[in-house]
Formats: sequence, structure tokens, C-alpha cells
Amino acid sequence: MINNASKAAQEELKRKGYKLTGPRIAIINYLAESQEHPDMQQIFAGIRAEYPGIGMATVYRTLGLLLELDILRAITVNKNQLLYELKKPDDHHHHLVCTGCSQIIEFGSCSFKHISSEIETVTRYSIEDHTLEAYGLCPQCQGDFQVERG
Amino acid sequence: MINNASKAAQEELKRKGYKLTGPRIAIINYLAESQEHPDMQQIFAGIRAEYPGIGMATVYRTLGLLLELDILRAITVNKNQLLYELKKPDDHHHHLVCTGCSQIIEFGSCSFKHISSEIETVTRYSIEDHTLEAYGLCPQCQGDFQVERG
DNA sequence: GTCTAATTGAGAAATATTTTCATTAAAGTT
DNA sequence: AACTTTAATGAAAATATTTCTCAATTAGAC
Repeated sequence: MINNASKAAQEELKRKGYKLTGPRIAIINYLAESQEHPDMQQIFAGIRAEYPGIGMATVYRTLGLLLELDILRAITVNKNQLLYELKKPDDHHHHLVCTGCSQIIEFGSCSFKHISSEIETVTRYSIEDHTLEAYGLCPQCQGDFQVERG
Repeated sequence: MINNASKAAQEELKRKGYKLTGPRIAIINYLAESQEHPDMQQIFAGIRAEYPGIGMATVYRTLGLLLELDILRAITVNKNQLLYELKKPDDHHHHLVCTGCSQIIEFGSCSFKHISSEIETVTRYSIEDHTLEAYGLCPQCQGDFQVERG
């Protein structure tokens, strides 16, 4: 029960009638602890460190299940690499990706609620969730760029 | 020179010193004409219809190149399927995905510029591009859901 | 502790993507 | 318009990724 996000995910699994197994807990904990946005490679390697015997198929199956149950979110950033993050009640799932160094930071956006209701009014959809990926140069890379050009 | 987006993409290739070949033109035209957001499968099948001899490797290579040159955008919607869309100067690259029927519509958002400058102020990043995926029920599926529940 | 059905791991199978390399064709030069 | 150079292509092989199969294991209910 590493943290809140882990706890919530585990409870959701139980609630929906799935068994809380060792591998699943290890995977959820890894995702819940992860500060970056890991891809499959990293997830598999990271979990193996904690749970060496785990099979690759189990990781795929579990990620699929968590996506299915809306506990996990997949995002695409830059080219075509899929990154994962556990949904947390309090996170902002807004990503700012530096086109220079590829670093990803999360940011909150007070105004999104505004956009959201605007969208609902115009389209008549009922918005449940969203992700926003913005691309640009981080302050550091803006500086580097200046220097490069002399 | 199917349309503006196609023209712009072709010019960009030339400008960067790449050859404007038959396969590339076919791929760009397919993407430029495409109203939905096709995945690899659809792209490959669609282009074969126009250009039967084309090899799969060429499609992969060309999509990679277009992504590299920032002419093409890859988005993830729902689970883990990668969709592509040609960047157009006037498009909104905001996607509204129905969690009921999976239909994807695009919408404009007048307020995004506002969020964008807010982000720049707070984070000191310089924003160049973004994508926004919102999830919810379309009006039709909201109705179906009501009916289902009686 | 026993029982039952879901879950797992290993490896096979199926898919998807990338690489290699001989051939082709684009675009510049004459 | 032919000639040249070099990037780009298609086919097949090589890799990588994801899913499937199935016997063995284990969570959770009793």
C-alpha cells in the first residue's frame, strides 16, 4: 500500500471482482511510485527489480486490464512511444514536453475547467476525462539554443 | 497537389532536401485527404488502393520521416492505438473521443490560446504545439445510456 | 484446510517494425 | 534529352513487440 494512488487502484480491482495478486500489486506499486512516465520497457525492467519472476505476458495483461478499467492512462508524446501513468484523483495529466531535451513535466491548469464546460456547451458531449500534451522549449533549452546560434 | 495540406507537406520535404517521390506523394495525399484519424493498418491499405506496388517499409519510413520533420502528428486515443494526422495550419488538433461509440470528432477551442499563454508565464516554456484529447459520451450515446437503464 | 476458478509464467505463435541490399528513379548537370 | 549521382524503394530477412496456449499456481470463498 505504497501510497494513495496504489491503494485506490488496488481497491478498484477488488471492487470489480478481480483478484489482488502479487504480480498485480507489484505492477501497480511500480506505476504508483513512478515519477516519470514510463514506457513498456521501463515498466517491465522496473518491476523485475522488485519481482524478478514476473512474466512479460503478465505485465502486458495487467496494463491492458488497468487501461480497460480506466485506472491507467496511455499517452503519446513526440514520435511514437507510448507512455503510461496511473490515474490519480489529484493529478493534472497535462504534460509539457521539451522539444529540445525531451524532458516531460506535469503542470496544473486552472483554466481547463473553463475550456471543458465550453466544449460541453458547444458539442453536447459530456466530458469525463482528458489529456493535454503541449510541446515547446524548456527555459534551459531556450538558453542553449541562443548560445548555439552565437 | 490534392489540397493545401498536401501542398505544404510536399514543399516542406523539398525545402529540407528530400526527394519528392511517387510513394511519398501518395502517402502525403492519402493523409491530406483523410477525414478520420487513420492508424497504420488503414494508412497502408488506403495507399495500396492508389499505389498498389508500394512496400510496407516505405510507408513506415515515410511516416517516420514526416513525424521527424514535424509534418505529421501521432496521437493516442483510448487504449493503445496510434493514430496519425497531417498537421494543417488551420486545424485544431483537439479531439473529442466518445467513450461509448469511439467516434472521434475535432473541435476548435477559442480559449486554448489563453491556457497556452498561462502555461508559458508559469513554466517559462515556449509553447510551439499541443494536442488535447477529451473523453466523454456523445449526445447519441448519452441517450442510449438513458434507454439502457430504463 | 479445501475447493474452485482466475491468474500466472514459459514458450510458442502471431504481429508489427526495422534492417539489408540490389534495383530504381529523382533531380541536377551537361 | 541523355548522363550521373545519390537518395529512395521493394522484397525478404531479421528483430522486436504483443498475444495466445496451456499446465501449474494461488487468491479468495467457504
